Order: sequence, then structure tokens, then C-alpha cells
Amino acid sequence: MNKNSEKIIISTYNHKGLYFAVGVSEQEGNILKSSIPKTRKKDVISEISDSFSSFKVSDKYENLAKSLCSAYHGKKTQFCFNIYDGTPFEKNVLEKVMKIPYGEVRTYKDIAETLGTRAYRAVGMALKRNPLPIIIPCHRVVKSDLSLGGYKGGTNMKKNILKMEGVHIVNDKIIKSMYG
DNA sequence: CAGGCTCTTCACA
DNA sequence: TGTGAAGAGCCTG
Repeated sequence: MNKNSEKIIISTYNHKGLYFAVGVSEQEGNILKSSIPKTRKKDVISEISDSFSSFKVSDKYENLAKSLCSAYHGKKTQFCFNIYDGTPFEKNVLEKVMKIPYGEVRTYKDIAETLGTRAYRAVGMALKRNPLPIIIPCHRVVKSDLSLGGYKGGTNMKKNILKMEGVHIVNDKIIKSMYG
């Protein structure tokens, strides 16, 4: 895995035993990477820092890490960010997923079709490598039978985030009215 | 449920 | 550069 050479600042936020972290470019203040919440601080920091050759930890962007926490808890939250890495295909996927409205859901198939391809599985791969989990709402992408599908942080976490956004889920399936 | 289809990416030669 | 395997999926029988 080749690393981004940009210098970043990592800030964390702790809420009820869960740590959140963001990696922000020192130069421009863009969010380049976010973490899946974890129970140990060093784990969220390494999830971020692993993608970069140079970093430092400070509380400068603690407010952003806090926003990440809010978003995780189903609060509508806006972020300013850019996507620092990835193939054109991956960027196209992330761009479509960014546009899924809060509290709604789309399928891997939908995303593939709007990109004019049948690479359903490749859409999943692209989301697996989403550098901005939660901020880019890959948890709003599910399987075409409206069962949940996979998630980097575990399907249980995917289910919980969706529930907190007000999506109705019964027997691990999205109920149709939530599917825009 | 099994098996084939579809495509992108990665590993390894 | 070239080939093969692996995937957060989909469809048909």
C-alpha cells in the first residue's frame, strides 16, 4: 500500500468509551481520512496514520472528531473534505454514495447502474476502501434484496448507524419505504 | 441452496 | 506486462 506523503494532523474524540479520529492535512485543513470508532485510542490513531508517511497527533481538530462522533450517532452532519486517493472508478463510486440523502438507502446495484456498469462487487470493494467511513455514508448502501450487506466495521455497526438515522430495519432487512 | 455471471483490483510471476 | 484469484453483489434454476 503506498502512502500519501502529505503531512497530517490527527485528532481524536472520546465518547462513552469509543474513540473517533480524523486525519486533516496540515496545509489546507482538508479531512483526508476518518476512522471507524474503536475502543482503544491507539487503534484509531493507527488506522489513520497507516495511510500516511508523516503525521502528528494534536487536539487541533478535536471538534471535527466530535462531529464524526455525532454523525456516527445518527445526527445530520456536514463535512468539508476531499478524496485524496483511489482509482477513477473508486472516486466515481464515492461521489455517488456521497449524494445518498440522510436516512435513505441505495443498493450496490443502483450505484453500479448509475455508473453504467454491472460491476456490483467492485462497488463493494470500492466502499471497503472508503477513506472517509461515516463521513461518506457507505453504511447507506445495501444489497438489492434490501438485506444489509457487508461493512468494514461489521454489519452490526452498519445496522446501528442506519437505525440511528431513522431507517426501519426488520429481521436485518430494510423496509421498502426507506429505499429512495 | 448452487452455480454462473459480472467487473475491478491485487498479488505474484 | 500478463495471468489468476478474490470480493461489503446479482440472477437464475
